[in-house]
Amino acid sequence: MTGARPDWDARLRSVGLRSTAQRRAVLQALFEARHATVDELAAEVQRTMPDVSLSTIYRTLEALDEAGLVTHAHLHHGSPTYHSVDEEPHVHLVCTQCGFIGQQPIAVAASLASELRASTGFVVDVSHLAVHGLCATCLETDGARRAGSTDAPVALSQT
Amino acid sequence: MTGARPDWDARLRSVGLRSTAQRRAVLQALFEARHATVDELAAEVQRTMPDVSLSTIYRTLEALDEAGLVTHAHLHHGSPTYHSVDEEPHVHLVCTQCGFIGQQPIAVAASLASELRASTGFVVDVSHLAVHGLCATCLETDGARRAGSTDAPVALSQT
DNA sequence: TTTTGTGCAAAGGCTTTGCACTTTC
DNA sequence: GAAAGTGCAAAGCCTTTGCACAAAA
Repeated sequence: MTGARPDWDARLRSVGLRSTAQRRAVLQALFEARHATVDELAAEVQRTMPDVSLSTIYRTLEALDEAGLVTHAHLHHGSPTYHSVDEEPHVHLVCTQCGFIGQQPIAVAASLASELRASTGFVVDVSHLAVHGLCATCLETDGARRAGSTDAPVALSQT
Repeated sequence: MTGARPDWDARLRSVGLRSTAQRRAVLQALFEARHATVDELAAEVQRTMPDVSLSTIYRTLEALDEAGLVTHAHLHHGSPTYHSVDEEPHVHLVCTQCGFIGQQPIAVAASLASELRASTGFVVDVSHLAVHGLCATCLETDGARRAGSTDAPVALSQT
């Protein structure tokens, strides 16, 4: 679980932030979790540093985000989900039924991006992209429950 | 501004909801606004019906959403943006810099949807899709400020 | 008349903020 | 030693909930 660990210390300094134990812990926790919400990160960090306050987590993530050391996307209703920039940039898949979160290389959004770029001049921030829908598992369940039709469910569902 | 007005009364009944002045007002306001957040809708509705409470707006939107008379997408941090289902289903473009919200026919996401479907079995809810990035205007401003390079900015920005 | 919806006000949950103290540089 | 960061607790926001009253069917 504790694989290769980037040099957070250097990273922090390189963007002009001070290297503190709390910040390194947040970066490391996020690195391991790949993506996590504020409370998930708080729980993880506090496992080893119980005294880190929630407000520090919030302020840290804000600072790291602004500095470009982490990113976030809005996968759920209330709170943003952060992820390490060390990961391959990716698109998020969010199952609206079971909450499953998947990832896909940004290549899947390449045509979307280029099309939008061409037609409207809009430049997509692909790594921020959250795609909602139904995962294969939920789809299967639904399909089985809903009809006798062999397998393929209807595409482009609408919530 | 008050163009053709769908028969909200009938719509509400058809989904088993009672037709109240408040609900019709919310539907009408959303129909005119095309998309709006809770507070925007509240403001609009209260312009003509000052006594409608915020909690009614919340409960109404929840009921309408569940009934399929409105939809929502998460375009901003905190709150969902609702939109009328009378509109053509569309993808939302959200400029992370100026807040501009644009729309595009869901066709632009067709290849994304089919690709995801094929590779992972995930079925995208296209009308729920929020694409973040930079609009042409902000891009131009940035580009001009940032460099002397002729025009085209780099694609796939990362916040 | 019964059932559903609304208003008001209070309760809740998550996030932000102020301030004194601690740590980094 | 100065500047930046942290902890704690209080303040703020937005959203939900309980309950009595009003409106719809």
